[in-house]
Amino acid sequence: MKEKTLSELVYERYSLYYRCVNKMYHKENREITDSNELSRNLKIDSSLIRRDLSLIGKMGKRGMGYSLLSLKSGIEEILGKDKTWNLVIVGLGNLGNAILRYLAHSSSNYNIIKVYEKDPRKINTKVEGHVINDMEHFDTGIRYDIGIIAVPSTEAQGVANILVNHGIKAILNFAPVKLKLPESIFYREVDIFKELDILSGMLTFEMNNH
Amino acid sequence: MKEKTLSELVYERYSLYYRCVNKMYHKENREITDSNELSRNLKIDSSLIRRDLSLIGKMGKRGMGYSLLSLKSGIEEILGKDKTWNLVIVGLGNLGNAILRYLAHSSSNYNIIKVYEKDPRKINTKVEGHVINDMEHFDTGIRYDIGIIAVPSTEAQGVANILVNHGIKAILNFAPVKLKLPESIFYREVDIFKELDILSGMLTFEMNNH
DNA sequence: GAGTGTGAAGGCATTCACAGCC
DNA sequence: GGCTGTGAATGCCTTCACACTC
Repeated sequence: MKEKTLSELVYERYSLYYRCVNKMYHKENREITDSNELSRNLKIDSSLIRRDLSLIGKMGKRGMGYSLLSLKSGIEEILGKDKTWNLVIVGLGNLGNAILRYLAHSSSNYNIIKVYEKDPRKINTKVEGHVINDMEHFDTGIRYDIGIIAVPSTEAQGVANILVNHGIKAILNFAPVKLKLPESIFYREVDIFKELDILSGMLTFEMNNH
Repeated sequence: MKEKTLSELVYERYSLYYRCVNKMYHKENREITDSNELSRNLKIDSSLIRRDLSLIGKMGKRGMGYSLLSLKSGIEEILGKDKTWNLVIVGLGNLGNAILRYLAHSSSNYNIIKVYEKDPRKINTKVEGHVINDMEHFDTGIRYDIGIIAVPSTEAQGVANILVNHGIKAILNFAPVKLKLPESIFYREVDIFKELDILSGMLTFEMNNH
């Protein structure tokens, strides 16, 4: 039963395929697509799309294309979209607040279970129907799947340690620091200043070379 | 004068090096580091670090390591941190608000020049000292370097078109859609649901394989 | 001796190109 | 005829390993 593990790049594309397929199926009420149409929409080479989709199983029909319905359920299965995932958000500054509101307003298979904060002025208030809990009293009785870290950089590692000690399996980190985590934790980070630096680096290069 | 263009991955690492070097130099008042120390801090292979840094020029001294000061100024130059970049933020929902506040509170070489929104209730109010302008009256007289798109998916392409028509050079997109842009525009995207999908995909795989 | 700089090797992701099937 | 599925080829990024310098 040991399948070969897929790279993060592949999962990233599945997420894009899923959105696109859903739109075609639900919003446009269509039945069929093909790798070229997906390629045009997502700007991903069509043979890469075929390769990705073939990893799920023989999804397509030669000469015909792909059934949107079976694509949808195939990708749902591989991304775990047929399950509900428990989220915990730590940190309710600007970014944490935005993330909480953004997630709360979107329907998805991600469920915000608990929200934690350190600032006593915020504790026990409510945001979008979620009580803000005291980080000092971390609730151990709950299975959290994914922890979202939105605290200042200086506190991010401490929060990560607490999450790891309470059995978190994956972390999405918005603080601009590299966290030290056990190998077994799945990890992604979102870093706005890093993104701006990449863009300004490329702009700088272009300016220097006309 | 045509140098070889660097990949986004390299710029991404420069951004990380820069942060790390700055911390050592300013917070820890140190003079010297080496590729092994950087490697331990950033979990990047030391030979990759040496390769990256050698692209800037002969930065290190064999047997000695790197001068933090010259690293700092070398990376500043390549990332354009010796310049100020003009930002325009479009969309002041939850995410746009958070981004604006986050950037406004951090000192950096990124300058928020204008903020735009469509909602008449928000126009002409102020957030963090920035007047919110009407998207219908886009100010043409300003040179914007980087446009930040934080509007709902359905409007993102329209906003992108306006930015492109007004000569934007780079776009950082927070809306979960693939934008169609001219090749010449530098582009990065931040997509929270995509990140969650990647994590839940990996968690799903692990669950299925113990 | 210690740590950089870099050709060469290795590994991984993407694209090519076409046989195979509807 | 049209589009999938996939070996083979390509290209890019990272790591190895060591000559070179301080």
